[in-house]
Amino acid sequence: MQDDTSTRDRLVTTAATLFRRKGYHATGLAEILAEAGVPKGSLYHHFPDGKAGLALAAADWTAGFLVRIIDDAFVPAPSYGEGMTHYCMKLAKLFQLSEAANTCPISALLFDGPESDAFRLHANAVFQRLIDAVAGHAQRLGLPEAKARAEAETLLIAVEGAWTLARARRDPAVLRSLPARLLPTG
Amino acid sequence: MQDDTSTRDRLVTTAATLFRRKGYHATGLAEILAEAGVPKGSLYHHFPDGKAGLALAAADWTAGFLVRIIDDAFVPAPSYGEGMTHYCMKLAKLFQLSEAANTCPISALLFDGPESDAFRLHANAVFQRLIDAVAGHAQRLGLPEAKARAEAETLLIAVEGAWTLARARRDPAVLRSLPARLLPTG
Amino acid sequence: MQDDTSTRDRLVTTAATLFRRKGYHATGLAEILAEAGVPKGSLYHHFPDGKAGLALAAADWTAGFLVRIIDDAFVPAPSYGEGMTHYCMKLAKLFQLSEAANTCPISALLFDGPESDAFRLHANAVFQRLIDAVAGHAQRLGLPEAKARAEAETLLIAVEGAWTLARARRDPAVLRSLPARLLPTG
Amino acid sequence: MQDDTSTRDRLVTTAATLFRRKGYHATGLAEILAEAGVPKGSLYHHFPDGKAGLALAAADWTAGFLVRIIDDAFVPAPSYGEGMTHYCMKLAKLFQLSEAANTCPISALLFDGPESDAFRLHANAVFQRLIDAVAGHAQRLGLPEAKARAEAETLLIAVEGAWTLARARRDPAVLRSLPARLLPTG
DNA sequence: AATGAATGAGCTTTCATTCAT
DNA sequence: AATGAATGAAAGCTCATTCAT
Repeated sequence: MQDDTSTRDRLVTTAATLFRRKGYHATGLAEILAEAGVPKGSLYHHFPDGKAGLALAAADWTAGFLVRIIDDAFVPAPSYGEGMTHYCMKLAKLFQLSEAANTCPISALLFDGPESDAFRLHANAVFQRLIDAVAGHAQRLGLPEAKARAEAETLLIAVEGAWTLARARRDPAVLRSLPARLLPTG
Repeated sequence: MQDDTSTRDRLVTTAATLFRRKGYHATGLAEILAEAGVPKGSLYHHFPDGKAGLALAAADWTAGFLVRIIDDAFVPAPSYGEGMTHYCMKLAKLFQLSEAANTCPISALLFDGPESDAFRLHANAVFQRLIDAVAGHAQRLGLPEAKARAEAETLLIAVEGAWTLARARRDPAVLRSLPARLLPTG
Repeated sequence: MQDDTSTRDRLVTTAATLFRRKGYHATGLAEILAEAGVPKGSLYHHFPDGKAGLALAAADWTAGFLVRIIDDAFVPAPSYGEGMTHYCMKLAKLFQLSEAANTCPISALLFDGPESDAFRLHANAVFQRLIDAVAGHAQRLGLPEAKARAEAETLLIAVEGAWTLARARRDPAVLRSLPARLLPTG
Repeated sequence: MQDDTSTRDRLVTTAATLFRRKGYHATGLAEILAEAGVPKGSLYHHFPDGKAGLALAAADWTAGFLVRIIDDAFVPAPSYGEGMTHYCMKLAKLFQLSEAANTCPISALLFDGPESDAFRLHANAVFQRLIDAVAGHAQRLGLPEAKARAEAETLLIAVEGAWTLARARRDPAVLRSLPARLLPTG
């Protein structure tokens, strides 16, 4: 039981890491299996849909991981601006921790995947989950609902773009620069 | 002569289109060759480095294409804000024109590619080229140099992120919404 | 089980035969697979290193085959000279049996192979195995150790060279002529 | 004129070198052309039969080269034994000079080639040319004709075999050891 | 639930050669 | 005589998946 869980979990987290690092197509099933220490034939017991199913699960796992980061950043913050700043700093640290090639965990997982609507819809749902998480905190911290939703969307857009540029530059400074770009100064 | 140019050019533009639509790894050489009407063996004459070399050339071609869009948007504009707005509208149209799966032309080409420094550096150079193009117009339109560079960088970040979200939603509205998000609305 | 063995074994013996007949590079994987009745994808299960790994295994198999011939020739022989004579006659028969192009099984396998040290070292080891086998019999049949080793080495050299000339002439007589050339004819 | 000759010659010597080092199939035409500094389309003007014709020419060139070595070794020698010894020493030096992978120049060229009778017959002719060269010197130095031919053949066999073992060991000592193996000592 | 062998379509690339200029 | 582009067959290999145990 615990072993099963462990096998499935190892598969998901390993897949999430590798997909993020190299993209969906560039990551071979054999590589995931080897790194996770799972024998070849086992994958299809846990993920009957194979690679695609594993990718979807990995995306969900990553989404949960990111929501936790959002919560950790916003819960102790006295204002939306400070929460957002914490969030960007945390992402910069996360970026720095990971190895070289580094994409936004979600878009790497889902956009390089098969050209199926299932993948696109899943990506959309995950993005919305992140937006909703931020919007919730924004509202709690005093922003009116419409403004909260707009700010959360803007933040997601900015983070996605910054992650891309940070990757090209191999420099997390781009992520750290976001608050200055987004917050009205003075 | 013209035929030579034509063969190489057909290869580059076809590759640029397909890479943008499906990503580097998901696009087979056979597919590019077939669509371009170029026989299999000919590719390595024009691109001795094979797929990777073709991708780099396609990225350059796309960069030129985008710089032209930037120029078209900013040249007739009376202010940075209006230039930027034109630019986003043009990108939204471009997004709508392309078929289903749709990435920022540059990041699709370069981030899903081989995990090589050559690719990352190339992506960085292309991004910088786009930033410089926008910054030049910004300065010409009255922004001080530092501000112009900062705004150009912010715009690139925003466009990259918006493209990502637009793709997930299959909705170019995200690109059209950028000016409202970025411009201070007194 | 037996099937597994059978698949791998069929692969090895087929490869050994074809490599010997046409050389490493002139023998295509597709040809080996077709002749062995093994589907394309299966090879890399048994030989993760692909063609090179298969060639090394085929060399080992051939070495065992040759050692057996050496033993069969020397065991019943009353003297080194007669053992050697039997050995050359057996090789001549083997030569005659095989089809047209015909190399020393070992050198064909290993010298036309990749220019890697692994291959050269493997060839060296196989040659030494054959030399040792002959030297063992020589000593058993009364030759002092140093002399036994020298004779075994000379025999290997002679056999390799004779095989080459026999191939050019398409005539096993060269192999049969070896004893007369090597034995002191009072 | 001189340029043509030079082009053809460069092609032949380059091919001879590369074929000897890596074998017929492992040596690409592109590699030969590049190393010789000859443009792609030019080969078929000098060698209408392409790679095969070039290989045959390279074999002839090599044969002449070896005959010259034989003559240099035997002409000043007072006896067959000393001539042969000089010859082996010269070959050992030649072996040492060449780079790593190293086959008997003739067999490398012709046995790894296409499985055609033309190639086999050519190899046979070249071998005979070498045998005849040695036999001529042997007769001149006092051996009766039959004995001279037999000794020359034995020498060719021994040299071919020794070259093979020397290559596996990456050690020219095997070639230097030939006289002691072949000459009746005391 | 777990496994390692099997599978063949597909991959990128290299090959020797031919052709138009 | 000389050239660089064109050519497609074939190369070795990896892929995600299925199957028998």
